This record gives sequence, C-alpha cells and structure tokens, in this order.
Amino acid sequence: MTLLPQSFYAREVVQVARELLGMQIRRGPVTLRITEVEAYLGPQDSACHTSKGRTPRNQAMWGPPGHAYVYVCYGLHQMLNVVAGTEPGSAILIRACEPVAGLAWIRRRRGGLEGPALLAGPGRIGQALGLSTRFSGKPLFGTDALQLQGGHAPNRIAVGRRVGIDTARPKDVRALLRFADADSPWVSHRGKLRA
DNA sequence: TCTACGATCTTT
DNA sequence: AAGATCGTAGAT
Repeated sequence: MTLLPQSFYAREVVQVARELLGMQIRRGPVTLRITEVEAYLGPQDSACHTSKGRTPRNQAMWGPPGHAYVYVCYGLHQMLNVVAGTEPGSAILIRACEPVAGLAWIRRRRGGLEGPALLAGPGRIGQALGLSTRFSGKPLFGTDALQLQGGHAPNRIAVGRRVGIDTARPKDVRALLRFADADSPWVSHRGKLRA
C-alpha cells in the first residue's frame, strides 16, 4: 500500500477528514481501516484544544500537517489525531476503525471484546495500536512506527455532531463535523449519525 | 503545590 | 447512572 504524501494533509481540514475515511493506519503487524473521524477546526473552534492557546500538550497540533497528535483523555485513553488543514492548530480525531491485519495483536492488547466493539471508540483505537503520547509529533508519511496509507473510500458518508462535546459554544457543539463510513458496522454511536 | 476536569469506557 | 483514573492546565 502506498503511503499518503504530506501534501494530502495540507488541505482544508473537513475535506481531509472525509477523505481519511477508508485509508489505513499501520503500526507493525496491525493495520486498521479508518471508518469514523471527527474534524477539529483550530483556534476558532471552541471544542478544539488549540482554542485555549499553545500548551506543552498540544504543541504537535501547531506544527506541520501529516503528523500525529496523541493525548491522554480521562487519565487512561490514548487519543490519536492527525494534524491537517491549511492553517495551524487543526486536526482530525480517529474514532473508529475496522481491522485489516494483525487481529491477534489487537485482541492481545484488548482482550474480551468481539465485533465492532473491538475498535469502536477513540480509546480503543489507541489501545489496539499500542499508542502513547510519545507518538505525538511523529510524521505519518515517513518510515516512523506509525504510518498512514491508501485504502478504499466508502460509498456513502454519514455525518453527525462530535461526541462528548458539550461545554463548547453551542455553534461548535452543533457543528456536523463527525464523519463515518455509512455502510460499515465498525462505527461508534451509530444511532446519532444521519445520511 | 493544589484542584478541577476531560474529544472515554466499563460496570451497575 | 456512576465510577475509574491521571495528565494537563490554571490557580495559589
């Protein structure tokens, strides 16, 4: 599979988010096909981490596109984002995937779950890939441990509000910035999506 | 230092 | 419906 070039990410962030659906994330033996994402638009988006300014945690988001931004949520979940967009400070959260390769490793890291539950939800993606904040700032288009490569785009894209966003400005809470492969069962909170 | 909280997930 | 669990950020 061909690596996505850095230029792929240096475009309008919502466009990149939609086109990220179907692409593949690889780390070692594990390959995942992206089925659900959320776009975070940058400093003007009150739900986006960079709306609070530059901090040690979010510095990767201010850097060039095509790099990972990994942060810890609720003290235990490693959240994978892809820095993208034409202005600094915007990124795309990877919320769900379907397994392509390395199912044994995924199950080893995340025992017990079956079917879509295995990879539905951003915390589970971080776990399946064995991520940590050390990956933050690493390029996704080079020879580093984490790579993004081509795949097959979905036929239909479902949209919805971003999950877990409720203290942001109402306009940003309501924004339809969550995108998913409408035909994939490997998606979280399916009921809140619409065609 | 101290405190409050979070782009979640699991269990009740 | 609530607990787990801890890094981050802002206040002191």
